[in-house]
Amino acid sequence: MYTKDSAIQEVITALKKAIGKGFEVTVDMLETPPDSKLGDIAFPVFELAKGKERNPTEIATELAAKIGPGKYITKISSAGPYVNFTFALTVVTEEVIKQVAKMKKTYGNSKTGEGKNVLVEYAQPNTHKEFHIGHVRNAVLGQAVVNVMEANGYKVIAASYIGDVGAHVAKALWGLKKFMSDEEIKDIPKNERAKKLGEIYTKATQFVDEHEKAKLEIAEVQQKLEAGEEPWHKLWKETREWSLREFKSIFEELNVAPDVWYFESEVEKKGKVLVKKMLTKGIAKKSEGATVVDLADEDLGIFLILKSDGSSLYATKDLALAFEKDRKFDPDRQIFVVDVRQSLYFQQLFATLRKLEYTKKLTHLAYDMVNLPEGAISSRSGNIVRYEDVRDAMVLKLVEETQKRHEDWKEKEVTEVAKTIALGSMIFMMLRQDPKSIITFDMEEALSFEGFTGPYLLYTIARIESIKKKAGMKSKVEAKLLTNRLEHELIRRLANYPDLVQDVGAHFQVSSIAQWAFDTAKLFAEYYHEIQIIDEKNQELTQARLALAESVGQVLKNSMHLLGIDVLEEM
RNA sequence: GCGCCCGUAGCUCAGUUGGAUAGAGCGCCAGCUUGCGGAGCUGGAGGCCGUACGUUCGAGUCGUGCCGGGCGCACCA
Repeated sequence: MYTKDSAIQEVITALKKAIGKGFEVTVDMLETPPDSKLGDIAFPVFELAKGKERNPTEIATELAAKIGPGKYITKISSAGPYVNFTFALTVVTEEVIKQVAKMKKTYGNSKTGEGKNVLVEYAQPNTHKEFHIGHVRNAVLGQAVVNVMEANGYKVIAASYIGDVGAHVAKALWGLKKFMSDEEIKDIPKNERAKKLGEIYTKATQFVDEHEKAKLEIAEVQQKLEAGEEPWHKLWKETREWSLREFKSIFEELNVAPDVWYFESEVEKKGKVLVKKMLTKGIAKKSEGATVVDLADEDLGIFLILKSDGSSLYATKDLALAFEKDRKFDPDRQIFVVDVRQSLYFQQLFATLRKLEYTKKLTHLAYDMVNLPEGAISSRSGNIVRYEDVRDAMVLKLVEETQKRHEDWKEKEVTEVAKTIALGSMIFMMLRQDPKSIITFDMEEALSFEGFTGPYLLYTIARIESIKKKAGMKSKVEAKLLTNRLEHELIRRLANYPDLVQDVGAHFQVSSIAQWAFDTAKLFAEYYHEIQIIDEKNQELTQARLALAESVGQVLKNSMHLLGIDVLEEM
């Protein structure tokens, strides 16, 4: 049990005793006071005062007087309508630091999800299109959700789902043949192939807008592709690999690690079979030549599941895929990390799955878009910022910065560190904001590494590592010596961390981990400037402070790990 | 037209699920390095929390109207 939980138990027991029968004190009635000067756990008495015709402030005063100190709580006081409990600092400090030291990477983990099996679908880019910063948000958010759920004891299947067929593929391939000769295609440098596909896609889209006829040609290509006709099939197979190879290396960089890869091309046929079955069962019907599911009775309108020309849609494949996943992994719950614009679509999909007697829990984890200052990202119009361009710009700037700081480092070392910082910076940028809010991506801001950024966190962690090295001695928990105000604050934050992990595991507001980490790092920076950790004249004190610094470093690392950010010993 | 989301400091965003004096980053101004890493720290200026009612002990948070913005609503993905 975590120290905070023990303290809470103590508080609840004491409150129960003081209040007597007729009122049930529960864990969620307790809060954290806004300022640690007030205390570490607060009990607002409003609820309790409701039945009685008495002033809440009086009741709080009375309660505070009735309760005496315990093992974890030393001071009980009232402030207005609140009863505040202050940690017995020595006990709590010692226990927290020891627990962090013992649990290390697992500090913060819980068993809430034990025995439960969850499948998270995320990282669903389309082949033949650019991988842009919007995709980064999706992949990185999904991975963070996976990480947090695993930390909470769930068995998680992380599933990527790649859009490797459909109209966009036909368009890209048509464009490739239209705008380039076979020779030119062959001569595209290996590392530019994926990029070229994206460019061609945009060019083709613009061409179609001006030439009606092209539309027909592309539709023809799509039908030939679905029928497996050459030379299109061969070209598809080859170019698909171009994109996939790129995705794999991007995922690896971003610490996005799916356990399974699904492809639209693999579920397309199954989807069409399922649609046929739905027609005979009467769940679906024909309408204007297309196949639809009528969800009007659920206020969800009409759900289109097959085009009138018999070719497939997202829905065709998603229906089949849900059952595929179920057959293979038997998850208790499926979570879909997809942008908010698909909300209605997912409601329709889930309602249809229920009609097909799929009974397990389905969740659409909606996040909002990444916009550019010029407006929405659009592969169609070419208004995009490619992931790799951002990364390269960041790395370039960070190489320069790192070189300045470490003139003795070898080039390889500099590049590697710069890259880690760049990726950490990008991931942090995508996760620091609430998933439900729009991110306006500003290149200039992305290239600033001060303040509420990934590098700030990495810097704090590296600094702690540096102190440890410099001290040249082992830490030793001596809680009695850690009585500084900031030490108390830091301990309090560490004690709260497990709660946070559990909360995010339930609600997926990943950004609060980033926020927690930043606030904690900031607090440590303040501490660092106010107090000399290494005190040459006082070894005991140094060891005690080192123990605290180590704990802070460890838990910061843990929080970064949940976000999928690699940390550095030096930077 | 119907539905969903948003409006908090000049800009970008938090705000403990209705609680204590509304916070942070950037930017701006003034400082800090012969002391563990200055990607840092300290201080300052900057707010009718879009607006009007309502719900109650208490509203940035909940409800309704209005204003302003974004997104979605059948063959795109």
